[in-house]
Amino acid sequence: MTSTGKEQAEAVRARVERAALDLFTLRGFDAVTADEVADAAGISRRTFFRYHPTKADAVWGDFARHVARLDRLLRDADDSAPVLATICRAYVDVNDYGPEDLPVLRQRMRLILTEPALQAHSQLRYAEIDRVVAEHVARRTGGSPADLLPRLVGASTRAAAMTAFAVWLSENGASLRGHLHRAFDELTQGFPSLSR
Amino acid sequence: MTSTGKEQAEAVRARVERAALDLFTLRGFDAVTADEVADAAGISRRTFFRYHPTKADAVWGDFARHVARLDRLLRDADDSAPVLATICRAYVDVNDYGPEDLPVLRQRMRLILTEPALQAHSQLRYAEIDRVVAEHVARRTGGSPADLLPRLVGASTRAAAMTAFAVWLSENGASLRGHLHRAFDELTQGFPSLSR
DNA sequence: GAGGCTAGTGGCACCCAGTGCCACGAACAA
DNA sequence: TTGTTCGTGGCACTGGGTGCCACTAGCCTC
Repeated sequence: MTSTGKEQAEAVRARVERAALDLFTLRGFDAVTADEVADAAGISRRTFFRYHPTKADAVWGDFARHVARLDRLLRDADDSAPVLATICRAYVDVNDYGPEDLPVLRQRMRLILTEPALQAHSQLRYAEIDRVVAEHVARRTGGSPADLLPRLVGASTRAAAMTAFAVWLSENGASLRGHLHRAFDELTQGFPSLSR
Repeated sequence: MTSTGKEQAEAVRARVERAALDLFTLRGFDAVTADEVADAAGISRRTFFRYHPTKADAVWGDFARHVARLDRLLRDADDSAPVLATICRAYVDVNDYGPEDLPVLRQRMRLILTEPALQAHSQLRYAEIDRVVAEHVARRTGGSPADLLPRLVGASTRAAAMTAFAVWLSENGASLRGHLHRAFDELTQGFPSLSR
């Protein structure tokens, strides 16, 4: 046998995501219809929407697994380190891509950060991240994830991470880790560069 | 004459927004069609989309003016105060509603923060705020709005403000200003409550 | 090997958001 | 009175997303 059903499905999923990324990059997210992505991936429009509940989701890939990894990293982290250092480290680890994956990552993030429809959709993803981080903070501080502090840390660290991504995208030089650390350092130290 | 065209248009706009807020609150954003909002406001579906480019926009009201006010406040602010204090004050001033406006504000923010479609749409609005704040930071620090620091300050202060809103919504007690100040204090001082 | 069960797929029809086009009517100007 | 302009509504169309059903490939059981 050359392929089981599961392997088949994974191959199809990969084809869909590549087709989506390439077509959206080439012609813009809104100008490409779901039909065209499906055709390019060799499946029907109906099946396309079975793989991805939304056109936008085709860009994000297996994002749920990234969130799960972030969650795992935070749960397994050493509690002796400062909370923000733990979160920073988790963000860096989750986004530790090999050089061969960087082009796809750039392509994906460029779309997410520049296409309005994807920018909007991203908020729903960010909310999942924020929740995971807020829960970690609540565990560490003994409060509720619904309190101000956990929520604030979740939202602002995510803002820092996304800012690092955006700057990494626009500059063709420094590493993503470097930007992440710079952003988290500013946040952790109360923005010393603002020269208060 | 009882009303000029402009006054007429403002009255229609107000009716549309009230109808939208009430229907969305009552039955959920997705379950209400644009036709129904239009009918409730006494206009046609086609005209509804002339007043608001998107169903989601009907919830936001005159948001552009809020952004413009924030921009004005930041431009007119005293440069001797710390940057973050200036931004905090601007946020507080922009959101300084009278007691009679609080119910509508709650209704609006509850929708925006809980309905997924509106949550997604909100990112596009946040981007405008982030830009204005980042430009202010760039002016104060002499850098470019595209640099890491201005972007980071824009994104994280907005995160702080929205977190304050969310907590204010879920708790029926403290004032919005109070939550805003608590959030900005944490952010400004490097999250002292995390007891590093 | 025949018959049944299951899961993935595609086609079809439908709902709804959003848009371009045009026709109509009211207000206003000449 | 005759244009002209502008706001409105109707109509048709595109495209995202969904429910339903039929088909088929595998696979299990006898």
